[in-house]
Amino acid sequence: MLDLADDVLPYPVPEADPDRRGKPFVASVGKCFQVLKAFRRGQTELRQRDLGLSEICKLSGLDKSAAQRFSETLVTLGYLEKDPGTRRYRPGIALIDFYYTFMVSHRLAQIAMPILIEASKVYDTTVNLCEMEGTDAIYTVRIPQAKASYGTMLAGRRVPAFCASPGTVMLAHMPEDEADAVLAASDLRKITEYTLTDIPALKAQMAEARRLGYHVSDQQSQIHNVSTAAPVLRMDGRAVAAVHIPGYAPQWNLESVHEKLVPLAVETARRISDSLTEAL
Amino acid sequence: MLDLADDVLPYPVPEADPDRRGKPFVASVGKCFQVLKAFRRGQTELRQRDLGLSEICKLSGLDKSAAQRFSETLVTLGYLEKDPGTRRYRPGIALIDFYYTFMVSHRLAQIAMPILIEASKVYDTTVNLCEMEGTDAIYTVRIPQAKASYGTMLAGRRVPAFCASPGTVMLAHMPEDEADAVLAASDLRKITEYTLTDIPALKAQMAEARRLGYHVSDQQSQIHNVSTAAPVLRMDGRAVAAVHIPGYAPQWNLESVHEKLVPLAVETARRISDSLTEAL
DNA sequence: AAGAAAGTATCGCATTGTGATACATAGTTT
DNA sequence: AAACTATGTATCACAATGCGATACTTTCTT
Repeated sequence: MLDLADDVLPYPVPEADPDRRGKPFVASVGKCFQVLKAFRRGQTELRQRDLGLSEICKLSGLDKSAAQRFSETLVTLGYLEKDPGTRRYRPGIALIDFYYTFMVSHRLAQIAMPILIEASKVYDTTVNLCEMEGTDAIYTVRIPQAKASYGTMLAGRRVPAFCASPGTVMLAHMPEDEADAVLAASDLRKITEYTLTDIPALKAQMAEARRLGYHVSDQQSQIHNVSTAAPVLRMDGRAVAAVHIPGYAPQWNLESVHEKLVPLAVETARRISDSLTEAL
Repeated sequence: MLDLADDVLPYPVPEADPDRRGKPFVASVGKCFQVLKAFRRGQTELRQRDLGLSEICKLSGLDKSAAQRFSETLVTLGYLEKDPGTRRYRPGIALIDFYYTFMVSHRLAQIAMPILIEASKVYDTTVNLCEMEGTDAIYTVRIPQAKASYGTMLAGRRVPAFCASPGTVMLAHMPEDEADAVLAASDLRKITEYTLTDIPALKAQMAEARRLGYHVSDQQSQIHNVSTAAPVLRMDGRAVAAVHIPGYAPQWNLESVHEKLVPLAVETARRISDSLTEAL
């Protein structure tokens, strides 16, 4: 079994961030979200949906009493379910509510959605919209295709910005100091053998992406996967998102991606950028 | 301005549910979710994304101090954002994480997704998967089409089970006492002029749905909208979900829906049911 | 400029969450 | 089947922590 007890990130306390020093903070709330986050870690690190109490302890960094209290609280509220037989907890369907709450008021997604759907039909490919959060690119809108894998269809997936094309392209169209800060805060670890991990090389890549207005990543975050991204720009030139079109082998290769998917991604991103400024 | 102060539902406390009486419960956690829920109410009732502190008070039922404490806590944790100019709060992108956490481990969605995508291509229609939660049907998977409205594309939307075809068909394939309990707990209010609201009529409709294996609702939850639903069944015959295909006017009418969308919905639901039992 | 409304900060009190401990149950090994 | 271990549940005295009335500040309205 993996050793999980160690590197549990505590929840962000106001003291950590100079901007938020002195702001009121309810520790219990932070802890309850540690429990919810434990389930995400559970998926990726233990490959299991249902977690027992002691697993929640390890993954959340809470002691047994606290884990119990918060888990039961979340069950009462409907955000966790508890299997009466196994006494294990799992994510509850009510968690979807928050997705809706966020998305229904998200103008960018609203504008982008029909444009992305149309784009997906051109070559019958998956088309995604990504946005930055911290050091990650988060997929917020995904138009799936039947042959793709399930994980590829889900919104909410996070990928480190430095090693995937949507991240590169967003970092490239961002004030340089901010981009540097993201790189500095990133955990620069090789995901595949082709992942770039040194800052100068990454910055060169970003400069290239800025010059071209798109970026094609060749197996940097997923092996045998060539993916394209183009930035969605605000009027001031800052990227607010990226259109991402993955080209899976063997159907797509570097050449065919450049010929077909790159123009599609660039054009789609441009259309979204235009609608965005019009909608202002 | 609307009067919101009154009917704020308090969070579910353990005392309310006999099953959960005596379970540990952290009130602060309940309150923080009241704040998040306030934003969903804000969308529907005030039609605005950003909420000021006093609006959060009214919508959440918390006093000013509490609203401030929890709102600021949620900002620190990243689940709310605060506009420095307007001092108003809005849902934060990190809320998407919980959607991912739930969906990535949701076997039903994983199985259903490719089947739903294929179905959506037959007549180029939206195809949805619904599941029950309390008295609502929640859309968990939606395959969107470009011409549909944005709200129609988002997972997480809730519709009262009694007045929409996915709900009818799920209630119909459920132990009768459970279905009765749902109806009893439902707020039987007319959504459109065609909404059925008396229990005997609803139960007759459910019996009919059980007999046919599908249900077509004619303008009961949305005017000029004829929608079809068919149940996804577990081996024991209980509905775990419903496939829902809306047919929007003027493209679709009662006749064409019966001729084309009904067989598609039934077949799609059957395929999912089959895959579900195989995957066991 | 005055007034109202919304947002922010303060602080003493006691409610509420805390976590060590003990108990119960499930799963495993001898 | 008994003994053991791991895991989950219940208890409870303490005080830390969240509470919310109040006062202050800022912004918007009249």
